[in-house]
Amino acid sequence: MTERPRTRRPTVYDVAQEAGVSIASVSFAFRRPEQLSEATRERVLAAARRLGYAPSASARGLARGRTGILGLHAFDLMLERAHEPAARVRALRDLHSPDLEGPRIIPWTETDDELLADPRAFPLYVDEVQRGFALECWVMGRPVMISSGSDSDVSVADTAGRVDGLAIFPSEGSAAVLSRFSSSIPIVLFSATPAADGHHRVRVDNSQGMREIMTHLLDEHGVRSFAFVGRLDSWDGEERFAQYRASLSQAGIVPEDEPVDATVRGPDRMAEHLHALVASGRMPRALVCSTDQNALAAMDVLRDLGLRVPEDVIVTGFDGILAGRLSAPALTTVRQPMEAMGRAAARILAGTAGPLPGDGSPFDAVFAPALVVRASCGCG
Amino acid sequence: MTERPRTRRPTVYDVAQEAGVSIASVSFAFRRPEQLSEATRERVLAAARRLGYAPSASARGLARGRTGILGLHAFDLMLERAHEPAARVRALRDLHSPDLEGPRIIPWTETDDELLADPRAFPLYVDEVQRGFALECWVMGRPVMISSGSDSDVSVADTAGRVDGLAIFPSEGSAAVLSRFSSSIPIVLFSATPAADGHHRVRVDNSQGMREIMTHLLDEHGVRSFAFVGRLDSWDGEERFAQYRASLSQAGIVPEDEPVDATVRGPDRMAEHLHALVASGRMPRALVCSTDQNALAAMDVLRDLGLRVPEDVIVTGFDGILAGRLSAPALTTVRQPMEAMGRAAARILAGTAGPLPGDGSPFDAVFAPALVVRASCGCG
DNA sequence: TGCGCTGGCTTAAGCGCTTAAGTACAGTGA
DNA sequence: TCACTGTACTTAAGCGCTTAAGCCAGCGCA
Repeated sequence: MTERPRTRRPTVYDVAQEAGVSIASVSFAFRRPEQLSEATRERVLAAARRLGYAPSASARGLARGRTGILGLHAFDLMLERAHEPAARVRALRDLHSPDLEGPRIIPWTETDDELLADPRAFPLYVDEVQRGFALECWVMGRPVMISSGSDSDVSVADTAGRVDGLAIFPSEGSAAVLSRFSSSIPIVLFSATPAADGHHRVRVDNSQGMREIMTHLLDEHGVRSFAFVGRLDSWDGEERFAQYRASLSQAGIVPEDEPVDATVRGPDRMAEHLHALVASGRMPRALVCSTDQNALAAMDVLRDLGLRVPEDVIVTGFDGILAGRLSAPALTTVRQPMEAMGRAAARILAGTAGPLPGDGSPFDAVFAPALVVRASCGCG
Repeated sequence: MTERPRTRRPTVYDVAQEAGVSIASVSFAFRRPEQLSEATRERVLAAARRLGYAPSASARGLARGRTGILGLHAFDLMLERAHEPAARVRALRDLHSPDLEGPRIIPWTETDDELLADPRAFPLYVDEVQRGFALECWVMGRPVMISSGSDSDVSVADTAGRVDGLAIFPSEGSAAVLSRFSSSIPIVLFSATPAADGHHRVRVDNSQGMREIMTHLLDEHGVRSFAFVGRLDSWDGEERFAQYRASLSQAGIVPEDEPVDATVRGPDRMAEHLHALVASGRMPRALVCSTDQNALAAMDVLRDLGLRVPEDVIVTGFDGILAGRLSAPALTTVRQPMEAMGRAAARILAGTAGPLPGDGSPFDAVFAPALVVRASCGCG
């Protein structure tokens, strides 16, 4: 805590005394102005201003039973981007106070340089969805709480206890933890296995997206050899891989059973795998990646291998993050309407998303994505 | 509110009854595990899990006197970007519930297209600072509240009542409103007139940044005719303009007294002004803009006027937002270490920013910016 | 046997609001 | 004149936690 002496926060009691009224009148001055005579109201508000009174949201929340806040929780997603590049990890660990003292100017650092050089860390998928969520909440005049943590009971419960509604980027198996809370507050999952767990869902039509990519590669580019890069640790990943295989089968091509493993943390299996493909002379014509981040990483590996994109290998992504526009070559991908999805989640939580589906089941909002053709497939 | 029947949130009382202990033991099970025998603790936690108990943050905050949340408030900054392009305004107004019902797929919209086409709306300066703030809070394990509203007493007080510390992008004159609250919670301003108002400050060295730009234009490019584009409605704008004039004077050039007015909302004075300059044959060799957003807007106007950047007119920005990398030509600018600034603000609020400056005055963290030379000045 | 001590639990008093119910009083109609 | 109404305000009972203080075995020790 800052050492500067802080006076106790003024309360309704202080304001009431200052204005010579009861605490109820103070409350009414803010919440039910029409119940007071103008004179009294003004007297109270003036007293409040004089004292620097800020109503305690905790007390209000307790009394009313609702906090008014909508929450967006990411399961340690920050971690994922903090994990690379290395300098950022250093910066995160290195949290002993930097010199903020005195009039000295804080110098530009190596970390700042990396952020400038590598916009790949921001904004990611989560950030754009989050922006939509915040934007909608702003329109509705509601504050937003952003939190991030593990998917342990405690972490989720803590967040759940702070908000009137919670939108979540689920991790594996978090739906189970969450279902405990969905009876007391509404919960929106951004993508997750379909299940009757009472949660609302906001997701993208993975099949349509992948189908469009595959059709483009098969029909426009006549590609006949493929590999899928990604992880099957999420429902999105599974759906995309499933449609990838379906499209191949339909084209009379026998798809592989396992994707090239693209782990974000830990050992770089993707690089190993791609090296192996080159070594054995079985590098396919196109790498269809499960996400843009995977695709960008794959392009890095290909560059290291001396392979050109798209001349030697075509690469496609999924999501449509900004970094895909900045890469060389720019990434052919499928874009999700991330902002719209974030906004939909906020509306569902606020209860302004229209009537529930007739049968009383939760919302299941599926958004159509759009194919974005750029240079990494050989177009443009 | 969602119509689905919701059961009352379970409380300590419910858990206590379920576990056969007192409510104090329930509290201890979460907050002071070492005070209970392992058997009791487990019994309580199991009961809590069974009931889906999430401790009420309101009650906790009320009892402890602190919410644990750090806040970031932007004075209707969302508005600024929501104001253009036009379709986005439409989308915002048009908030009657879209069809989220049934299994229908929500189609891709024109608005989604615009967001894809124009990354100029995101991420802006605020977003990158916000990201730093959120990142640091995540590291410290603290939730973040993002709010946005007017700078009226009520709006600010409402936000102030929800958090233990508040970082703010100040609007004109908001420091006055804020100073009422700085005696009860710490407040950080991102840039503002220097004043002894008790607020902490996190800002960039505008003079150094502008000096580097001017030196580059004067010495490397031999530019001798200039105009400044921007508004003087913020301390940042004033400092930048002041250094611009100082650099010109030092080079023996007489600077103009008033900048080209670059209003974001309202009538497009900048376009008018630039048109006038062309009409009168007095378009200078370089337009030095107060922000990247101004610079990008200026480049649009120049394009409409049939002028090429940088061949006919050199344009420079300030801030270093991502959109400046994506413009054609890419923007020469000065980059602020936005993420670092956001993180510093969070640390100051959390009290982990080291000891206060010796004399007990608030922090005044001034960050060094970095010149980023790209194509819009004729380099590269 | 009586004593103090300690670990493990409970009791109970707030924290600062909201709001249903109650009071006081001026005005109204019969 | 008095009951009646409506307006303007106050009283007081929570809301669900935290935590200081209290209680009560059960223990070691003289």
